[in-house]
Amino acid sequence: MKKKDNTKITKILDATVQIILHEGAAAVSTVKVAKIVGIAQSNVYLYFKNKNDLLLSAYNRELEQIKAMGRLETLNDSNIPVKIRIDNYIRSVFDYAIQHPDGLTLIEQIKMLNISEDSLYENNTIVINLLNEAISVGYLKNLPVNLHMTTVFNVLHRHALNIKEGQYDQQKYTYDAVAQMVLDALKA
Amino acid sequence: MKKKDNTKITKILDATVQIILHEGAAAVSTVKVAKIVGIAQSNVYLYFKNKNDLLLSAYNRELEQIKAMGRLETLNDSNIPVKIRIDNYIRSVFDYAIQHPDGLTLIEQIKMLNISEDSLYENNTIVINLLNEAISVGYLKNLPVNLHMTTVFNVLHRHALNIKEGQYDQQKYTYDAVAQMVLDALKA
Amino acid sequence: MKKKDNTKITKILDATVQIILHEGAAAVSTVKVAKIVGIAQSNVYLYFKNKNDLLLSAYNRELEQIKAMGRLETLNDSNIPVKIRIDNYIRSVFDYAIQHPDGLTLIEQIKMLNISEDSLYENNTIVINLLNEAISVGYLKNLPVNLHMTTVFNVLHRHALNIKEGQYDQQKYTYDAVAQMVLDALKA
Amino acid sequence: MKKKDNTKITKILDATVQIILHEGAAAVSTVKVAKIVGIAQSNVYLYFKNKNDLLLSAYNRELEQIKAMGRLETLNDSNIPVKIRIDNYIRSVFDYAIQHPDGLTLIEQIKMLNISEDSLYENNTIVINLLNEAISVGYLKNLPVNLHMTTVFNVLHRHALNIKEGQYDQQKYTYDAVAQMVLDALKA
DNA sequence: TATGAATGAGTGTTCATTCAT
DNA sequence: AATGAATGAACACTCATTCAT
Repeated sequence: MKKKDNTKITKILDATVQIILHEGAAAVSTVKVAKIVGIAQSNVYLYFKNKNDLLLSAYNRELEQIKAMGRLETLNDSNIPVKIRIDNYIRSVFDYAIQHPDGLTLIEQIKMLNISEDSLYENNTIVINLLNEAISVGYLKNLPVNLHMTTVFNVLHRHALNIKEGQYDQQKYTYDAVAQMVLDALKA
Repeated sequence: MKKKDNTKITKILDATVQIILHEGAAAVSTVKVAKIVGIAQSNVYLYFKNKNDLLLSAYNRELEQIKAMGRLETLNDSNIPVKIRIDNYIRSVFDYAIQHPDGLTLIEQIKMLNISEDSLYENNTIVINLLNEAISVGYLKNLPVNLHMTTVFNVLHRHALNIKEGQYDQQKYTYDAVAQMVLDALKA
Repeated sequence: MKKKDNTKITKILDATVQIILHEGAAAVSTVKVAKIVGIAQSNVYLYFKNKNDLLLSAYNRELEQIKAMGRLETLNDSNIPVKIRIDNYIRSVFDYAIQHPDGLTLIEQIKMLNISEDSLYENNTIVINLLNEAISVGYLKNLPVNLHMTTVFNVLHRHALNIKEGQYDQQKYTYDAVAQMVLDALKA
Repeated sequence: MKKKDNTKITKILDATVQIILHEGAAAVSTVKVAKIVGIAQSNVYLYFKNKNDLLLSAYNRELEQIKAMGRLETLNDSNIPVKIRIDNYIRSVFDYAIQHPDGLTLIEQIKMLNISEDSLYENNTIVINLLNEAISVGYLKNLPVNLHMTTVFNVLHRHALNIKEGQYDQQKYTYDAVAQMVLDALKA
């Protein structure tokens, strides 16, 4: 699948992301992608075996970046108190959201496509483990973990988009204020 | 464009919704819709001026139903204490989510299409007024209201989907438990 | 499938046949067909649900014509002596081959496409019954009936093509001479 | 264009044949061939100047093998009685058909493509000479030789396919029985 | 000898939209 | 009000062929 020319792959994925962010994931077409990159349409198929592969690659690339940024190793490190690790988790999603609000939009958009691909729904085991642990020690509410995750993801994503869209300045609301909203939702 | 035959309109919108829920909003086509309803493709254009109109109508119909259910009049009724009205708001979204989880999915899907149509983003003034009032009296956190709304919408939607997907039984988590999560997020 | 406008259907099938005869069945494309007929390419799909359907329709139309010409009813009529019926069978294939040599070419070409469609291989029960009967009464060789059928089909088809290609005049070889070759092969 | 590496050429032709037999001659593509052989697509062009050349080579290779097996020298050897030589001809086609039923299918498939290449229709002079000689001495029917050839080819091919497809065991019909059918057709 | 990159043309198919009836 | 016919544009995908390395 993945051939040598990584710059070309990068350019194609960038173009794909650009379309998703501007027109929605449904609007992605190999024609448009190729036009943006400046290559022949058929060229896309040198690097991705089909459109699904293209979209999934964009999705996975983004996910890798998110994981890389949130230092996941620490999240399951039992030497660190659970409270701290929950803080770290929220903090890293917050940081990523602020720096790459589009990244989260991208994830949302591609998930919405109803692509039948397991990799899309691979659970993020590390985060799930952390949340379950925090629930079992009574730190977080005993509710399905995806409610917790949904809260974290959507509140922080929405906040980051507000800033990006110029609705208010980043300084207007401190990290603590926003994080507190999330924490209050999660804590028992 | 919209003529009289409301049953036909209803059938067409139902078919549209059905496709959105099963295949995603991007998969809607007049061909498919007409096939489901059992009419000629061109017939769709008797009732909707184009595909956008069709999607927006499905969107708006769903929104009307949501509004009808949450007795909105009471939400801005200053004779009722703010706390109670916030409770009512959460309760009515909860009830709607449980009874029509697909309704919220629909809203999400159509918004995701990036249709450039103001009506999609018309603010729900009544809810916004309520939230602002609650913030100003210090009952809710002083944060952008769309953070509050996002929390309510996504947590309750996710909970309703969990039940619909059979992840757990509706009885497993009480209304109070779930509503508390939302309230904790919102309250100052 | 089959809509009203039969003349259009006929024209499309004619164009399809024309391509098959001139360039081979593999060369059929909806673009070419549409161009010959003088319609938009997408128009083809108004009358045939896909390319397979188009090819099968051409095949079946030809088969119907063949069956119509060979008065099949008589072939299993036990009031008529087997010898006569075998003669009739050969005669009718001969006549058809001479009048429509392309018809048999068409059948051959489409069968060669490896289309996975049962209807292509539906056995011609009437002919098979006749041959089996003739074998059982000892008139024909006790060999697999498809050997008999292959002989009839190919010898007469080849003869008709020779004439069509101008290799010799139709008068040069009498019906009896050619039919005798076939009969000698079949007879016990 | 044809360079030295005969094993590579052999592998490419084998792959081509494999595709023809499984999917029909129309389905051959350099992409598929290269994938089967495990080489780069462009590599095919090192050994064959284009796709036509590839198909013709597969065709001619098969033809060579057929000729090699039927010891053709003897067929025009006037020291041997015509009857014997006709028997030998039929016998060798029979043997080849049984051992390589696919070989004959291959020939048929490629001819069906309507490739405009003289070599496809090069007459097999030796066989033609034999048949003409047999006709002139009154041993065979005075009919166009391609009727005789068609009979031999198609009857024996069909018989071999029947066996290959498991319709009956090779023992069920003796060589004599089948050869007799052919001979009866040919003999005056 | 071998390959990866590249591309333009082509394929089947679907679709939104229009129009005459 | 309803429909069938029509079409041009789009789309995902495949292919034969070329070329620089």
